[in-house]
Amino acid sequence: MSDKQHLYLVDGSAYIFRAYHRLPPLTNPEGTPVGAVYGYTTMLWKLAEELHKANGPTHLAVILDKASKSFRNDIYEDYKANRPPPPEDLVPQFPLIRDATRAFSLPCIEEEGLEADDIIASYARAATRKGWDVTIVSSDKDLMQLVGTCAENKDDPEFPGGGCVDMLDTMKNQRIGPEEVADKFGVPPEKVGDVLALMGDSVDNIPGIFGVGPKTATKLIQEHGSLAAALDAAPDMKKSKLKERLLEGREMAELSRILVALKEDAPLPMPMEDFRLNEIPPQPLIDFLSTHGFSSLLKRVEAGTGSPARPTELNPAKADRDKEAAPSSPEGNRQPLPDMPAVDRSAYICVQDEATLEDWIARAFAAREIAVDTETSALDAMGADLTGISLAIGPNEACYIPLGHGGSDMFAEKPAQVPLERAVALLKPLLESDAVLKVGQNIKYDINVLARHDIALAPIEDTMVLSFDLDAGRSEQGIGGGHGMDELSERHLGHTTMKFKDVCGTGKKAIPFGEVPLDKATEYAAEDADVTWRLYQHLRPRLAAESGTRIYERVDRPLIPVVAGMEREGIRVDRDALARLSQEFSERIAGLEKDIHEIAGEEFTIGSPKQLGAILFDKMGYKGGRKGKSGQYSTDQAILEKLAAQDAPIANKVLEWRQLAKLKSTYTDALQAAINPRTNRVHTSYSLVGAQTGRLSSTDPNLQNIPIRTDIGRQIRKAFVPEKGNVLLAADYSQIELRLAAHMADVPPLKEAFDKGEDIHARTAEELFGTVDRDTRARAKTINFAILYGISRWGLAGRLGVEADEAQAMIDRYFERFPGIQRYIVRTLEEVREKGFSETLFGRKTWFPRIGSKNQNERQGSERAAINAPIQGTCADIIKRAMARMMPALTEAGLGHVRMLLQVHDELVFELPESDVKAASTVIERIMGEAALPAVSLDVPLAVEIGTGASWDDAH
DNA sequence: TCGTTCACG
DNA sequence: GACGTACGTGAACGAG
Repeated sequence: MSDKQHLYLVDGSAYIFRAYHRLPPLTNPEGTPVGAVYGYTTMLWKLAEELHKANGPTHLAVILDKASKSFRNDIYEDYKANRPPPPEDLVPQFPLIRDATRAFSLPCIEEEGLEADDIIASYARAATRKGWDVTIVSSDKDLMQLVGTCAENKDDPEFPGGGCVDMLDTMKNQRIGPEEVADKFGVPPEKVGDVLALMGDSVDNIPGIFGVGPKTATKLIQEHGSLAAALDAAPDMKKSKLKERLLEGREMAELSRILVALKEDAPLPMPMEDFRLNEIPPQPLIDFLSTHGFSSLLKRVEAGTGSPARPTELNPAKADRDKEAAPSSPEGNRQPLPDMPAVDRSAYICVQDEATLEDWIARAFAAREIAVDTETSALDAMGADLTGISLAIGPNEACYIPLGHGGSDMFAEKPAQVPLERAVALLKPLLESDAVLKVGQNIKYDINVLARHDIALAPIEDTMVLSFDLDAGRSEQGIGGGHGMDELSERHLGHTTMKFKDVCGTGKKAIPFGEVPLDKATEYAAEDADVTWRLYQHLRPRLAAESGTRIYERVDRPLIPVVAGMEREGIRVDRDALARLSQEFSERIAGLEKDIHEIAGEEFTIGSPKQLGAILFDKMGYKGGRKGKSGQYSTDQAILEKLAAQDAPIANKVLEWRQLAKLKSTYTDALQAAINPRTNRVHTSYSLVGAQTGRLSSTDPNLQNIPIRTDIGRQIRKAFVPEKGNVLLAADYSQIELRLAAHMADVPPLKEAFDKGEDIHARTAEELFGTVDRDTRARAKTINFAILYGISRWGLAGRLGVEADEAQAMIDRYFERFPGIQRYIVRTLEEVREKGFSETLFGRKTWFPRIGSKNQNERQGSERAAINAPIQGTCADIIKRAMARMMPALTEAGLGHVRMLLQVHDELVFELPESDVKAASTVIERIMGEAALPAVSLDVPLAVEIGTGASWDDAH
């Protein structure tokens, strides 16, 4: 063996992320998640075993990221700003990485202000300069810049041979040398930095050049030789998108080049000679492995099969820094509102006695406008218990009233609190007083919590709904659709709120809010009320200024208590019927599975599109082609149906298997689990801000997608039943979106057909094709829907199974027969481009910030959505208006006991005594049919179809 | 977490 | 120059 030294540099931080996603979520005997640590440990093990082997390590060190900020943030403050926080069950594993490294008696290097990549680069350079070889254990593309022979040393007699750098991906067990890098990037390693600078990196938030991806970046560097040359050549390129982008993005690319460059001259925290890898002392390793229950590795140590050992001293000073606090999130630096002091959590009061509570109630009455927030033991308003209430009456004037704190530890003393009953009795007049406005963030939740204590919270305002009515579509999608309090606070107040998880923890270690110490609970809860109060002051004036008053006051705000009531009602489901279905589906699934495996000739996971694709197209040789950027075969319904038509018996079996598996997991199993034990009914939760168009959405469980289109699926609908003596009544708007399109786009022939109660698709077929038969009617129906969704010739062609030319001809014909439709589309798009938003007949706005995007896909997607939004949104407005008026109208007719249970976009479901069906139907039909009036007078009638029965299915 | 698939309007 | 192509949702699952 030669004397050549070989330094292994392990990129520990990057490794653990990959290990986390690759390995199952193991926990150690104490319940701490250790899956990623296990992966890391086995990797070190493997590397240690390589000692003494040819090309194995003589020296080894683990390099870790110290903190999230580095010198790159000084150059570009948004560097890594897009990084999502690490998963919660990974966080506790970070310190364990150091424990594991120490258990192997290996050095662990980390340095403030430097990323692991920079430390690795600096060691690699220093080592190659001495003629050592270096292997970087990582698969990070940034590090690929370092791969290769260190040319500068090659001819230097002092360092015979020069040092080589390669990389090792231990997960794929793959060496990455210059050729592999060239394969991946199309350029040699020393030019990888130029390519990276052009393409950017969304995860690290390296800007790169917009619209330039890996392919284009590679091509540019190949052609011009370097980033600088490519940028210099831009002015002489022929006119193209790319040229514009290069000219526009020059600065960003140059900045990116600096960001992706690795720092190769950082001071080395420890001489690399100290990284010498020796036999590993067994005891620390044994201790570590047994603590975490890694028994198979433990056995191998004890059997003496693994013991390289001790390098130099560890770095004991670093151990103390393990528990470094997470870096605080970047403070939003927007101005606070004028005349409002900054949020000061120390000003909040914890109310623990009656006298103080009475004082706050008196002040709240005087304030006339207060924010209210309830804290509960869990997230589900129907199942959770009240833990406390906070009130805010002005900026920093907020209190928290604990009502259910302590109690889980029976030996600990409960904190002093006003007894729940007493507090509720004192607060009720305030919370129900017409003279005091109660503002909440998602106040529907608080309404439902308080309703269980016989408090009818009113009158109300909701900052979440306000934000939605002003800004729907403006922000990125996310939890709360961009209307969550933390986001709103950041955006409008420039204030970073305390996060629930910082107070209660997350995952297994999470504690209920009632176990949070009162000082901390007060800071958190009172801040929520304070921030809500401030947001209201900020958002409410915008309503009038931005013409949002109409939709908020006339449609959305009145709906809040109505939807809250529907959620509290819930709907009964027949548990036994669902259990029988689950059983039946299980058996049929098992049978199909057997058949499918038999036909395939092997066992595989049918639910894995990847495996299924491999079986169908690789093994069995059916034609079907690749699809999607993942390079995976598509196996969706349309493809399988094509295969079935090609006489592939396996396809039908898979289709049936899919259907049954879906129905079982999503419906028959899940719905049984969703039955509330207190009420014995299923209570969905509606989101008022869930869909950008103004529709509601339904979650936990979603009751807006219960099957209806197939017989087997309808079995599930049969399990939705009334209480004994009652029936379910379903009232549907018939063809409401087409009716609205006919009105809004002014299409006389369609309006006339609706007026006369004709079959609208038949009428369309008549207009388009001159004849009506099954085929032309079906085509006309498809086209009608295509219009509502923003048509494209390719989309229509795909649906109709014709060529794009033919589809285009039909579209042309449609526009010719119904010129109003084309005018509507043009007008709508012009308006959206000009103003940035679309509007419904009732003034609901939906913003389309990407309508002017340079990205064709993005832009056209926005255009289609913008064509659809006014129609879908107007439909949502209309049924919302009907819902808000429904119970008062029924009550006036002496039918106050009729219960409105569900909304499914164009349908309302009620439960009522059979004897009231006739009277109630009259009221329901009238309220729904007249819902647009008096604000809007439609040119088409709104037809309502009503059915009743002993189940939701029977009601259709 | 992401992509795929599929349930609904 | 290729790609993916109808609008709006939510849930489950496999894979990395």
